[in-house]
Amino acid sequence: MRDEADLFRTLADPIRLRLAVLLATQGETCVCMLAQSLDEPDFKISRHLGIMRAAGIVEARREGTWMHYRLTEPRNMLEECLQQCFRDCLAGHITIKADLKRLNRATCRT
Amino acid sequence: MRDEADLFRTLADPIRLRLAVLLATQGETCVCMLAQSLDEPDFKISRHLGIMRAAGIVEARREGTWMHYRLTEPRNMLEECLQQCFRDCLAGHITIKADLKRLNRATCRT
DNA sequence: TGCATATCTGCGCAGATATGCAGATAGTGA
DNA sequence: TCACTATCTGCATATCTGCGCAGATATGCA
Repeated sequence: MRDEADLFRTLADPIRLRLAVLLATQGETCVCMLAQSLDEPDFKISRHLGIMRAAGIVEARREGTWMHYRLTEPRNMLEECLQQCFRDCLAGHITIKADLKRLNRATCRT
Repeated sequence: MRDEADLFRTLADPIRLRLAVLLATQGETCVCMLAQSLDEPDFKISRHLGIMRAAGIVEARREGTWMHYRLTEPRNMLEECLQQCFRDCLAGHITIKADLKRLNRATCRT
């Protein structure tokens, strides 16, 4: 039950929860877009993504200097249930709506 | 999103998660039965139940010297989804099975 | 009133966690 | 090689968390 509690702990932070919901609804996204979306400094986003990655709920793909993050495939029923939760219960949250609005305006300076 | 993260934080502890799943599957149960079920000292169980109560996910009913705890009615889709998660994804967990076995043997010294 | 039982709480400690800053690292292109 | 950008990390600090212990509180009963 330690693992299951750790999974909840990984989601027990507003930044990480917002990141999880954004990735669940938008799919793969790069760090600088996520940072603009949440209106937080990118080192902060990067660190939280690192925590989520260590917990195995996101994975990363490098493309040049950019790192693209996405949710991993659920490894069990609990993870599957929680990902569905992100989409069904949290995607409509006012904070997420604002995040998505900023995300749509965001640009990767290429 | 702070509230939602706090809800996850309340569940981010093995003791509290086990209590939540037990209450979801067994319904209202008193502190001393829960303490025997989890094989933990009752002041510890009591404190964790207090945290869950403050978070609004359980409520209590006094009957003599006994306090009976139960899950509250879900207040939103997220809580409803998580309670379903307890029943569908976590009730069969090996730790919970052992907890239930102890619970069935447990007795309130009346 | 006095005692027993069930439950809760204040306290201090040890360890975990989030944050900002500054600097490190990795990849791109001239 | 050098400058530039995106991303990550080490460090110091402040805050939070869970724990056990001892003692408090609440209720029932003689």
